[in-house]
Amino acid sequence: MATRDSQDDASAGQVSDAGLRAFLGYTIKRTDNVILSNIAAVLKPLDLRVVTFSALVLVGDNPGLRQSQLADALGIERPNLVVIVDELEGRGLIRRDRVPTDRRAYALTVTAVGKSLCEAASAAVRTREDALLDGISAAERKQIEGLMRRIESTGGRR
Amino acid sequence: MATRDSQDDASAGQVSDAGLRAFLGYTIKRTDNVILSNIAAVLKPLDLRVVTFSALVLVGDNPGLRQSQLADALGIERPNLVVIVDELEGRGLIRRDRVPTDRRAYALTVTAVGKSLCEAASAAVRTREDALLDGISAAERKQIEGLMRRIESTGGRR
DNA sequence: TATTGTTATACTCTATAACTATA
DNA sequence: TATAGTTATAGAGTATAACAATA
Repeated sequence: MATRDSQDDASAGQVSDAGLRAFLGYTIKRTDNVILSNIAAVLKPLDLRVVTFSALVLVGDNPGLRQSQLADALGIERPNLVVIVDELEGRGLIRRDRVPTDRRAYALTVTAVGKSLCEAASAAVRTREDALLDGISAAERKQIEGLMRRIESTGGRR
Repeated sequence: MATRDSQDDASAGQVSDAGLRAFLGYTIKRTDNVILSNIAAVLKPLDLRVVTFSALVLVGDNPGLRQSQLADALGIERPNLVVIVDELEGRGLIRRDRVPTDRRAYALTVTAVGKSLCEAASAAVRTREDALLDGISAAERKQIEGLMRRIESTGGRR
């Protein structure tokens, strides 16, 4: 006999998520939440959010990128990107330059200030990720990446 | 010499996300998005969202669960859970019963209708996940789960 | 005094239609 | 006619404060 009255309920004690753990998506989502909130916490002191940081990295890696391409890469709608680019430009982190061959479009580039902030942010994120991955070998990490990318490509269009 | 004028930009051609791929969180987030949108698509015909499905599974596994415990398990705030429970109760999928020993609280349970819908939904989600994991062995899947849970527990409180 | 569920509300994110200026 | 960026706006999702009933 248990000490507490053995009702078959969860009114006291731990809540079981065993049923949800049967779905891999649940475990992946929980892990994703943990990683994202950690990254967000690391970026906050630099006045960056996950989106603005991602935008900075993408523009840095793709100089001359247009806003519609950036929106597409970030997986957000064009209208919603405008305020993000406004913010980054207003802080002097990126530049909007008119494209001579197509005066409708803007070519986005990272400024020197933006580049150094991006590098500092990247280092901070890398450090935090390494801490989260403590005890996980480089080989295991490679394996996660490979498996994730296989699932992603199987899932097709989203 | 390339055929197109070789500007060092991305105004034409593919956008590189190599810089973001350096962060494991990016790859995991993309995979998570794919899985979640696939699950959402599978649940839609059953008039379930990911939250309502998760709530159904949790209440089913923890009969007598209270709303505050459910909100906690789902990672949402108590006020936001109210409309979810309203919806599930309104559709006759769960029941709210007063707890005799604490008349402030409700004991949540899944009805017979809710149980059969939950089982159908679970089967559909499982089938879709299996399709996404096509080509990934049971051992690899176990490995993903183990590694994810290690990362999750290292990340601590969120 | 503290807690359960609730209401009201605000803030962020996301999604769509429609405008402008160019092409 | 179509496209790039923009504006306005509406809808989710999420967060906090405060209330009534109960402990």
